[in-house]
Amino acid sequence: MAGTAATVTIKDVARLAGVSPMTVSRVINGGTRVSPATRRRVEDSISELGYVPSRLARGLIRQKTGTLALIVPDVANPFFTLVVRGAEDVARRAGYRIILCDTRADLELEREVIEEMIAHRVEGIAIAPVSDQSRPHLERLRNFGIEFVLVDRSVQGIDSDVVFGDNADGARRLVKHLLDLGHRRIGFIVESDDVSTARDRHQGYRDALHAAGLEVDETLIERAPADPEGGSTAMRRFLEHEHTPTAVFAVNNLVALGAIEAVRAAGLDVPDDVAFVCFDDIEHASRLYPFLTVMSQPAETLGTIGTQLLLDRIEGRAAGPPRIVVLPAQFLIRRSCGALAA
Amino acid sequence: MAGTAATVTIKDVARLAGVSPMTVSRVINGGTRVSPATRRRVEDSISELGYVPSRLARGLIRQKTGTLALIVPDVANPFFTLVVRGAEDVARRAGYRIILCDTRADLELEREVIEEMIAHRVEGIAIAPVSDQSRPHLERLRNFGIEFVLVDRSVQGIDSDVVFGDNADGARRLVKHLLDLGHRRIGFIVESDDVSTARDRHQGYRDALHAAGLEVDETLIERAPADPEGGSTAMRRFLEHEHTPTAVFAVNNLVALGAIEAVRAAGLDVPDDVAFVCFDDIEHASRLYPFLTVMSQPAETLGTIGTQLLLDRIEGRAAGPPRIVVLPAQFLIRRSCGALAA
DNA sequence: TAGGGTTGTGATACCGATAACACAATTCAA
DNA sequence: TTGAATTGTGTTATCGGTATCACAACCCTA
Repeated sequence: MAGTAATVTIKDVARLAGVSPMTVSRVINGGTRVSPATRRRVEDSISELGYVPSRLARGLIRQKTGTLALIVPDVANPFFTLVVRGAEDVARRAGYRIILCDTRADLELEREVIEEMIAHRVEGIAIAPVSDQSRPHLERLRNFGIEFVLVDRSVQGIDSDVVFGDNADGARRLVKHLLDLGHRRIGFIVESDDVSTARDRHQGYRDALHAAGLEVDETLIERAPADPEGGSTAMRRFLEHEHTPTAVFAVNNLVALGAIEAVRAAGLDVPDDVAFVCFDDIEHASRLYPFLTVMSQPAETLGTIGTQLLLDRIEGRAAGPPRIVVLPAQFLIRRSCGALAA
Repeated sequence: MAGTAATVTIKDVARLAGVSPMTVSRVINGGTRVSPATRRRVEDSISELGYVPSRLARGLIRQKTGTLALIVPDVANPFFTLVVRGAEDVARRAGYRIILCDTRADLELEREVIEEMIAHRVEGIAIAPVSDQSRPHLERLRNFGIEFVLVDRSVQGIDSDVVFGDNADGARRLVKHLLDLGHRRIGFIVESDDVSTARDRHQGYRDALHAAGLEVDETLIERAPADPEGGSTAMRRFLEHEHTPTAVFAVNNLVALGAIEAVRAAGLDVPDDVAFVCFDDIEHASRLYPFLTVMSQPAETLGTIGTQLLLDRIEGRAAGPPRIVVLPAQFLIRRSCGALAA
């Protein structure tokens, strides 16, 4: 445990123990035949020098780095935060480390971090892709022979393991709920259709209206970035509408937050003037103030299952066709939709 | 861009371009003299093969991996989530990748992940340590010559770069605020004193009471894990007290959430029956429902500054004595303390 | 007791890149 | 025009480990 300047290598251990580096390697990796006496001498030398084998060197010959990448559009989004936690946990238990990358929902940044992860020779990548336009990035991974699994979002034209929530069905249920409460002008704030979750929720929205025998009014669909500012901006446009919607389905919780702020800023009330439903719960906020009616997705489970699918591929437990896992969401009715008394 | 099974190496590129691997290396790394014609031929070969140099191999000879570690007690804690985002951003801009580790506030797990990071030969570690008992882990890093910076929490006996919030002062202000509102029985829910933030806030609590000429009533200090369950449990104990506190200072927001739940579960009201203040805002929750009176720390800035301090050391821009950065907190008065009308 | 098998260990090559040196070809100054 | 400096490129060794083969010492069986 002496404080050494230069890093201790396998040779230093070998020298101290009076054996060859190969023997030290055998002790480290266990299994192979080493005499008990030698083994103890080597182990003593290892702890005396505080030796830790380099994963770089080992990774180089074994062609395995023990590292995965997790790529998400926004680590601070409470939904992805849970995905991260789930992924980190499963990876660690399986003896892998996770390199975390935040693309800020930026395609170019996504391209860059994927190149970085290739350079790092990660063994696999769990990714919540920016959009369908992420396709070339994923094809690059495929060319490189790096396993990946899509988490939360699929990508058109990419056939791979994927785990996501049942977005279309969830959206249908949310909108049906609003319809059942008597709403007929239901606004929808959503990002671009080239994000699969947005596309599927959009489809669910239309399906629910059609099932109720209603036409879809395209002026009630606002496109905006999936963050509070986007929600706020979109809601303000709704409020300028001649027929303001009486209820709004926000594509996710952050959009809903921004939109609700805009409603309140206009001196109106939620849910009395405008009712709200959205996807994804906000873990801590709901604890303090269970207000938002949400379709709660099992975010942490998306992370754990995604990582498991990935590890199955990497470790050869799963060959063959892609596996698609769809997780049901949980419908939490609270005050924002107006179904409950205040 | 052909889809190759085995990974493309520098030799493949060299062969295709009709040069030696060394020349390819020179092209990749720029700077050194290579004839324009050769350079183009090599560049063409690189893109034709889709070659990406291995950071493993490069890291091995250069003794630099381009990787940092970020170790936090809980990634899903909204405070640390922001720290993560700040750190990730600074690291990426500086050309480094971040390996994220979650210790779940478990010392043994912390020891393990630190060993892992040593094995990975990360160039530096930004860590929010579990407690003062993390000291041996940090000494191990020091022996190994791996730079580290403490984020959010200091560790007794460890002299290193560190960035944290002004906990004692923040606590004083919070408690003084409650005192000014007329409260005299102010409960304090806090984790163990061997976490520096807890210790400092504890000190601030005592200071504020003394400054007001009050004795500290030890029965008003409850020790509990710093999470909602801990807060809830501690609050229930307070409620069984013969003299229930009229106000509570919770060591952080998660503790406050749990405690408030317990108050409400007992059929009491916040702030009318029990007023609340705590450290750390909850970004999204406060947007929807600005209820908690908090001492808001600049969490993302802790992440960015911490990472900058670390990079300064790694890249030799800072030698000499440890730098200690203390960031002021922002006092946000909202409803939970009872100072504002409902 | 000779031949084949086992056991414990070392020697050598190599993973994929680069540092350091070598050297032929070219350019330049005197 | 000739020796010195420069330029462009290759060779070799090396980073820190491990796969592979080699081999001496010992064991056993017939």
